Amino acid sequence: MPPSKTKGAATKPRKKGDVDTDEAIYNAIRQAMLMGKLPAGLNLQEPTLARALGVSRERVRKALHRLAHERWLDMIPNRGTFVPTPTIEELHNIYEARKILEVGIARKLATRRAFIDTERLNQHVASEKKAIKTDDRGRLFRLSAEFHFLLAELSGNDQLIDMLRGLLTRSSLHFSLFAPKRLHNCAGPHEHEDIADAILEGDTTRAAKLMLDHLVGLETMLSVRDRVDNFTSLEDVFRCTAVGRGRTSLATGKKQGGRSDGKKS
Amino acid sequence: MPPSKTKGAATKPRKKGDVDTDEAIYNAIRQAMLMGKLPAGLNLQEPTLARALGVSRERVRKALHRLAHERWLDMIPNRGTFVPTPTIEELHNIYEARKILEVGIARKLATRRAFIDTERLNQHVASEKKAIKTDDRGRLFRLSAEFHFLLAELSGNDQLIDMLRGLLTRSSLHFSLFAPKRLHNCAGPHEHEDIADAILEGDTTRAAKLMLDHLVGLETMLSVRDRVDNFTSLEDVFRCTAVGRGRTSLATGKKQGGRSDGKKS
DNA sequence: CCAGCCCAATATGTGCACATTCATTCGGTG
DNA sequence: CACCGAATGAATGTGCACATATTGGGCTGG
Repeated sequence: MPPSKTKGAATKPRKKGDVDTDEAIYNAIRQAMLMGKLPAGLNLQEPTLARALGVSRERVRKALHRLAHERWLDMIPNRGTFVPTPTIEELHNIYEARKILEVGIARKLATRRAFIDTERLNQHVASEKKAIKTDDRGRLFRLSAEFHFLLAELSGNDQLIDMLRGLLTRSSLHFSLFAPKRLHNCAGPHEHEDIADAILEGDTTRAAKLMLDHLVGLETMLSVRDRVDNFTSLEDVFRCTAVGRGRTSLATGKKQGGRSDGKKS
Repeated sequence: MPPSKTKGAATKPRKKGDVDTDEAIYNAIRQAMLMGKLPAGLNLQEPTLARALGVSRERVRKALHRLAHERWLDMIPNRGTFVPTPTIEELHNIYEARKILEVGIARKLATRRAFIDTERLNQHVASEKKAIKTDDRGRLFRLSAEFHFLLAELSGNDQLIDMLRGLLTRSSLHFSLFAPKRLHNCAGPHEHEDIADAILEGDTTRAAKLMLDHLVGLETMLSVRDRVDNFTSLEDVFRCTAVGRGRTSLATGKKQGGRSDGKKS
């Protein structure tokens, strides 16, 4: 028999329930993209990623396929998996879809305001106001993104939630790519509060208009692009987000650091 | 060496480009669901499906994972993959999302009617009218479904196209499950034509209203449910849709025919 | 007779090794 | 000197075999 036996030897901290490992790999790559760590056009090679993350190639392969299916990556058969290049046109498409979807959600919530979780909405708005007052940029950034998702959740419609989630994550990618530095306070300070008020008052028309204006403002802000890529190597990117065993890598100095095969546009 | 060599022996009609095989498996299962062949709650076991389709288990596995990710199937880790049970609530959620999305698309098209492919829209409407006149039910059914997708395509927005595609396929599942027999002529005869006319005339308000009424009519029609399942076995379902080699199966009389492991609700 | 436990059979999950395909490079020729 | 073709290398795709978890049935004790 070959030198297999696999776990009989050692290194098996958890013996069951490895489903979270797949999620960890998936999230690691996704977070790296949201952070802007991966330059556009980079070829994500399975063996390299596997070494960087300290997991087997099949796990990486599965995560890559999943990400490609969700349009996060461009996968070409027998060629490789590439980080897509977000275009201004895609940004406008995303925001056009967001306008349709979120204005519709706002209208629905305002119409059926008696059935929504008012407390949760008020609580979120209060959190945002507090974050604005204390000037907590990081928290406000996260809360601002969650506000839009919260409205979808309040609708109670799984279809709407799923669609808007995809749109918002893609939108976040554009956010991190195009306007990473000079985000003043993520659009107007109290636009979210005004939208929430209109919804709670049942003012359908005003809620729709406020939401539309809010999205137009975001779209305009993101139309100016300034991009910086501080990419070095996949090992560096996933150094802190190691998924595999304790040891981060078995051959860090494998000469792969400086040069990375990506088609710089 | 083992009896491998795989293709050296024989049975390898195509030596390259097996990417279509995955699509074939994926479509086979999806079509079986759309046809209403698979009863709700059925456990789709990988080895059984692999034998029924005449392909390897890994291919089936990949297709199953993809379908599960698209919400077509419910996959429970270490348990199996199950055919979901469509609920009336899900139907209402789907149509609520369709109302928001498709009304928005109709408004957009009517607003920017100068930039859309007018010829293509007119051609489709003409095809539908012809199908109605000749009473070609099958063709009309397909054209009716394609009409809604065509409007998304005319918008030229990939985001909208993707979202609506998911919604329409799910909607088709409800269609085949709930109202398979007595579909008169797929809602009003010329509702699609009226919508197209309103769009081409640039009458935004009227296009939106007609689309909304159309969807409400569909939703109402699908709310009455009558379901029949003529399910026998996976081998029978995928007998004609064989994907693998020429021989449909290597052990058809494997006693597995009559009994099928599915939890009849 | 029923309930709880143990065991075997089966299905799923995963690592591994091989086949295949694509890109790059080197050598030859016009 | 430039261009074309074949060989080589690596990366992707896939089948296979093993490890693991769950389910069902049978057995034994109360």
